Amino acid sequence: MSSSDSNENRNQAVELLQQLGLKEYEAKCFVALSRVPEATAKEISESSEVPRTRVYDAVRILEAQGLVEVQHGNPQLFRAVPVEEAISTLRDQYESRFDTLKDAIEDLDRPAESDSDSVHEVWSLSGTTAIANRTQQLVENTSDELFLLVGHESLVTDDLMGSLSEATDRGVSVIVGTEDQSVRDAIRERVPRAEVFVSKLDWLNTSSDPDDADEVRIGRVLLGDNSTILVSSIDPTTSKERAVYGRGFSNGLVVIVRRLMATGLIRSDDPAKRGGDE
Amino acid sequence: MSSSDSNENRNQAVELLQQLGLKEYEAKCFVALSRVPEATAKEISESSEVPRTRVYDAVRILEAQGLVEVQHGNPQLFRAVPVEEAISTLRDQYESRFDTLKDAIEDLDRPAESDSDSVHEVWSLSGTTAIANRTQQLVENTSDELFLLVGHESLVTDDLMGSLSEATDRGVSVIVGTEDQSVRDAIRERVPRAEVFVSKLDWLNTSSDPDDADEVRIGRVLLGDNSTILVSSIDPTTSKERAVYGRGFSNGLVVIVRRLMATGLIRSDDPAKRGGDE
DNA sequence: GCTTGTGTGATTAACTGGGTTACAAGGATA
DNA sequence: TATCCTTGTAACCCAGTTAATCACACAAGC
Repeated sequence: MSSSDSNENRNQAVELLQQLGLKEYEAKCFVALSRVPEATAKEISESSEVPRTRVYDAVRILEAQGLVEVQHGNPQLFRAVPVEEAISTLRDQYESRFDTLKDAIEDLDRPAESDSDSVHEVWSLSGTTAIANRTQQLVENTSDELFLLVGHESLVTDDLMGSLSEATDRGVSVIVGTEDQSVRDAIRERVPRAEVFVSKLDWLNTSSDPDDADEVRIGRVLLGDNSTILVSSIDPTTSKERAVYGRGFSNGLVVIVRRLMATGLIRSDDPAKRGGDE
Repeated sequence: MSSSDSNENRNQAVELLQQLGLKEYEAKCFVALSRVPEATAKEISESSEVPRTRVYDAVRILEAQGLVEVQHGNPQLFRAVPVEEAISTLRDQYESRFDTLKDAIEDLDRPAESDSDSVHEVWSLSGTTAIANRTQQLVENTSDELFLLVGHESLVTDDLMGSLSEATDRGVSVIVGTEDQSVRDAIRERVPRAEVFVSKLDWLNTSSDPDDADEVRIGRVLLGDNSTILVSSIDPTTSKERAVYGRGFSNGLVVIVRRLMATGLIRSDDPAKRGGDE
């Protein structure tokens, strides 16, 4: 069929619109309208699988949200607002929500950050964006020495390199290891004062349990000021990223990684796979 | 009670989070967690009105979204991600949705904008943000002459003045009328090359039908290049803004407004209140 | 009159999400 | 060891929402 690849986009658009708060019918109607200059309820129904009698409700809501225009008459004509306008209308809505939400949460009784060294606390969090944000945060809070190991190129975002660069600017000694040649080059260019080296990471993946050994791949390892650690892995089936995170000089996880580094295990290229221990 | 004003914020935060796609339980749990450094399921339940047995589900989802961290153990400890991180995680999600949505819609079969003068077509749309966006759009597309009448100060946003300023920069003669002194001053400063005058707008409200005469108040009137018109009104009960919009030199609505302006009805300050004044 | 197409409203079915209960596992205490 | 309490998982029910269908009023054209 002619619109075969367009079909892909249609479904994607419908789904995204639903995630943005529209109902199924509303989303379908809007997408249908976005494909033609204008249409009647009947036409919308035919090209959108939405029952005709329900097109009116859906479109009315869309109109109230500022996503379609109506020409009253018989029959009524409907028209989708241009993409840029639609997006920017939606974006405005959400931006204002973000702003007031931030204020509202900040005005709550404060967490008062239990700051002490948090001896053996290890926290876990998931989701690449969340982990990326936390990484960012940690880099920004490093004052002295930063060690970073990245297992996959896609995790080295522009923002991250920006923060790394800022870190070196304020005198932090930044050391980055990765397997990927292009990433190393990119970092050398964006963060010239960082020390970059090659790392294979295999030793991490095949260390403890041979069964699910190559099931998960390492995402990132970050050690800041010898006292804050973040290690993330990526589940290859779901490609979901999960991370553990600990802080405090005497934190168990921190101690282990510091030890590993001190013995040169991490930085050396082929670290003799120090066998069944862990 | 001590947290009386904090209560306000709590509810607001919960509502906003729900609007951002979280379920009630999830929102409440997150807010509860945001008020303390960390908490167990039991504690969350007590301070959030969420049944304890359901805290786990909610928190698990929050964790998957990167909004809370978990410390595994017995009992499990939960902790909300810092505000900045949370907001920025959410914002990232939505931004990426907006982007892909835009692409998806743009890749659909195009509207092909029925461009001709569209003789008597009049379209209506609603919602202040949508109308503001459309206004913006129209100002940007004006090449020659722009006439703008605003009935309420809040409608003159910073963005709008920016576009007006750009318009004058590219040689468009901009004429703005409003009743509000401060708005006139603001515009004179931000858009020095615009012509600003006083307008009462009463004549519009009380013109045709004496019954619902003072029911609605005029929002804005915009005439671009003598061929594009937008008129909006604000329902005082719902304070919802609705607009009609027409284009084409010979469009009925356009012709009327042009005529009105030619006879000086709009620009004169005290226009002899044609009809049953009030 | 009849027919066709448009718009409104009511009605039913399916689903989602809130609220509750049951219960297994693991410590702590006696 | 037996018992009690807490924690965590899972299943369930109920209600409100939303998808889907149906009935009908109205207007225009034949």
